Amino acid sequence: MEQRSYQALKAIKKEAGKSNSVYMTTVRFGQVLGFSQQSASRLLIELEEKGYIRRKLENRKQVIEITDSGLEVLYGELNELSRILSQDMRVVIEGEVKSGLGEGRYYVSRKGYIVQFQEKLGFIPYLGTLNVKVDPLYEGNLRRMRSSEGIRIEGFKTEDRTFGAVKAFRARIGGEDCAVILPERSVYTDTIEVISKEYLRGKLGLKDGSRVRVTVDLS
Amino acid sequence: MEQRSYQALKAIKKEAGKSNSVYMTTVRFGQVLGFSQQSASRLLIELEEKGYIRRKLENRKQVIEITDSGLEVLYGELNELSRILSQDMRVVIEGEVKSGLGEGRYYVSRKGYIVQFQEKLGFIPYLGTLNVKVDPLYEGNLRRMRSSEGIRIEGFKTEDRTFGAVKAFRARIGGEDCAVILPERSVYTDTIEVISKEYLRGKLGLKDGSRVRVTVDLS
DNA sequence: ATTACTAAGCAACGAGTAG
DNA sequence: TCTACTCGTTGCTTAGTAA
Repeated sequence: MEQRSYQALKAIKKEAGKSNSVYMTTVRFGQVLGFSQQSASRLLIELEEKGYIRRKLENRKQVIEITDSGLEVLYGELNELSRILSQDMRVVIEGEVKSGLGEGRYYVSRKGYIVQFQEKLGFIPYLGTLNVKVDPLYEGNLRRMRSSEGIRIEGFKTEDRTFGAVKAFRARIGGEDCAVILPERSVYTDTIEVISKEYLRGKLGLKDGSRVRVTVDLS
Repeated sequence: MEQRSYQALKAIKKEAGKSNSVYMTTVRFGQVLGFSQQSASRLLIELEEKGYIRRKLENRKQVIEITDSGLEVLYGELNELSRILSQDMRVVIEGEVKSGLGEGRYYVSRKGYIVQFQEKLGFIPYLGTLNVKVDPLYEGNLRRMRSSEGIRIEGFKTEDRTFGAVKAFRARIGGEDCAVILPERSVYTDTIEVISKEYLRGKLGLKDGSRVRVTVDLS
């Protein structure tokens, strides 16, 4: 990540707190970063062009909002620094089991994915996914996941269509080994898909609305 | 923390891994940072002047070693970023109980400290400290503590001498509330001092060599 | 080979100011 | 007030080169 953006985003997030958006003048932004108003203004324009922030200019005042992709920069840095400093790279995510529309089953049944699951994760998954709607409290940890590389599962083509690359993370749920699957290119939903050798709903006695805790390994 | 040093130290630590020192030419250092050999050289000189690294120039080659104060920059950034991103600011430290030389008892008995413990931590400590020699595995977490602000306990003067400022962290040990005390200015020993309302050795049945786990709150 | 000095080029910064 | 443009200046970066 290039450095200027990281510093600027960090300062904005610091001011914004949990909400991800904050009213801030260019003068104040400059003060926070130790820059002049002019440089602060230029920097904000750059951040906006890069898609890291959005601004609403309301009667000449501005509300700065960090975008998902801006947050990805911050969580990415956190991941990198944590790894360099040998911190624990496990992250807990809690949420509620919910029903998907069967696409999960469709995707994990594709042979192109299955062979890679076997090869890279060491198991052939039960042909279906457990959908977990992540509790808002764990949003940050979900973002850490999305900002991580994970284990790359290559995309492939069939006669009909192409299947995109996804990334997998080794994880544990209710004492069972599993993996969490995300699209390679970040999609900012609050739902994750868990695969496992076992039929998790059966094995763990889960039904829609059950609360689960998934411990994900980012390393 | 100023930015150039942070980036550079991060790159060095990444190369060095757990050992904190690495053989690296200025050309390679430049490549890693996306700079020329010349800039890399200048940067290393700056880092050395600031005391963040040490270099041994052996027959024109150099081994770069990150100093404690260099690591403090990195762990400080980790703390700051973690706080901004609302990460869990608790850190676990394990180690062995060992005997001090009684200085702990002497210090915590000073009235100037005691009134502040009561005021800022909410308890008057048992007049002695539990010394814990931190397991090397938890060195990183100890560094995170030292790089944190903590709860400031002001220094003071008596007729005889001056007592320096220290910082305290709320913590838990064996189900008991406690606090970990560090000198305000970092001293890089592997031993921490735990204070508590209770006589911990008695209450938890500890003796020299007992393994303990302390959960420290950095926030 | 290596590090690091010097000089020149260039990007980033802030003062002034318009809208 | 506010943001953001222009432009002169500062200071960082690199090429060249010494040791």
